[in-house]
Amino acid sequence: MEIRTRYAPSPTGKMHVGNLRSALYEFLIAKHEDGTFMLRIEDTDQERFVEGATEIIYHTLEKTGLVHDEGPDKDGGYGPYVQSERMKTGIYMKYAKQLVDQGQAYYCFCDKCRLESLKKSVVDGKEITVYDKHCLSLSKEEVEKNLAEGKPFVIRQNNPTEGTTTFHDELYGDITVDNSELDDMILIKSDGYPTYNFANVVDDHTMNITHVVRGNEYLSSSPKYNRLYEAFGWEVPTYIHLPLITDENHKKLSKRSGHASFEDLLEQGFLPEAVVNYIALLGWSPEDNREIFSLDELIKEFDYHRISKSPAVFDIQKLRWMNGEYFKAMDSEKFYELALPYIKEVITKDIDLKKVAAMVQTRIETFLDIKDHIDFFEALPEYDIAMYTHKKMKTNAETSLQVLKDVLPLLEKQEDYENDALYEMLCGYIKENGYKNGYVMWPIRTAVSGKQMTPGGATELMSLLGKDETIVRIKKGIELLESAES
RNA sequence: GGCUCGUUGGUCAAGAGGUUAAGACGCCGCCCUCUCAAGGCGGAAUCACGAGUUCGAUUCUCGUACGAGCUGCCA
Repeated sequence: MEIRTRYAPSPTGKMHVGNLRSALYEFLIAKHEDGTFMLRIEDTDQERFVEGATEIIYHTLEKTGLVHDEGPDKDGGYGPYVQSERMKTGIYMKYAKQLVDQGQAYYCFCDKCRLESLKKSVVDGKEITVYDKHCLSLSKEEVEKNLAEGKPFVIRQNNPTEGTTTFHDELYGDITVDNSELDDMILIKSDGYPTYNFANVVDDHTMNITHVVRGNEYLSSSPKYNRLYEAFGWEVPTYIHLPLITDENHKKLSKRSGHASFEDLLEQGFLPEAVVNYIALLGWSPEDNREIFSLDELIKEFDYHRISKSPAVFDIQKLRWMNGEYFKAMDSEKFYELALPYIKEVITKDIDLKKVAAMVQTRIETFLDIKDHIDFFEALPEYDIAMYTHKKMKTNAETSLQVLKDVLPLLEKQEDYENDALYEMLCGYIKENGYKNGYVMWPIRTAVSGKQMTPGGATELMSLLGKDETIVRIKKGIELLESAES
């Protein structure tokens, strides 16, 4: 049988990594078996609807490659299914009324006032947590009369109060609850829209969803959904509930945490592929020890039975590492292309940006790291001459001054400023004097960059900076050291 | 509070009765080195607790603790 899954977000804002992971797993479960993946926008809550949220979802899925393969025609492709659109066909009301006719659901005219006071009331020392079926006892005539009068109503599920209900989850196994715990949840709201609880079941069935994959938060309400399937006589789908993703404090990710949404991560300089790869491993692991997976490789390897049950902490540190791995593995041409905007933000000078990109490629974890590595190319920063002192290199202000003075005429004489030529020339000087490499290179690199660390060695930097700028900076270094001496 | 679920190093995790309890991130050290990275090598660090079952429990059962989710005319 073909596997059919769906990603069913509500358009209420940005897409969190938790949402994205649900989409990813739903996609992978279907694609692993060559199945069908769908997108269904659950916009039945008119109040929470956020303008543009559907577009965000759409673009996020596009960027991550989680493309759905069924839906209403749109621009020569498939649009998403949208519940508010489906509602116009009267589908949800039709099915709700069917349940009313079967006695599995009923009209309820209770106002919010009564519901609230009900919640506060205490029976036998226990708080009431489920609706008291007050309107179930209404006669058919009373219901008709209320409806004719245009009284606002909802339709509620009619759950039994005795016995138990069991449902099966592929990961969590059988879960049984007392029916007395089952609230007569609302199926149709007073504004005519279905609730998630109802629309979800109706849509999953009518769209022939075989595997209902969703967050763990639905685990405890799933028995109620099962009763709905049974009331309709529909086949219950395979359930796969996913463990939560939390922040470092083991709390559910919140929009305020800043790095939680996919868009934020892109802004923080992460690559979509790396994010997808990382979150795939948040709650799932392959049989071997592999960690780097393309989407296609994930499709091939993904076995949902290996999804874990316990929540996972979103570790930005490991994401950073993984992102860096993607940079390192990336074709240098492609990296150059992607990094260019970030480089140009810092460097306006006419220097070989391709080489700058190459220097930085193995040294960064996110695009945002680029800036700190290369800012000195643009302008020599103010620096402290204490930087000339390096224990291991056996350098200090005095030795540095001498080296810089020695080396200045050599650099002025030097015509070829290619890296290799510079290195060869300096090695000659080093050898002649019996110095260690670092003894000479450290002061030069310091003078030329004004930084403690740089994305390349002294000669590489000089080669990029060019002769003129190099001379200027070396002279500046000598000047600084001399003025400190006196 | 009630219900449901979960618990292997700081984090992601493998292991499903007998293992020196993998691997990765991070951390620390060493090597390499014209700095920093990268790369190589090594190190510290884990089965929440208590009973049971068993010749033997990280692995099975039950409790406890802790954590999380649900308890909306939100999804």
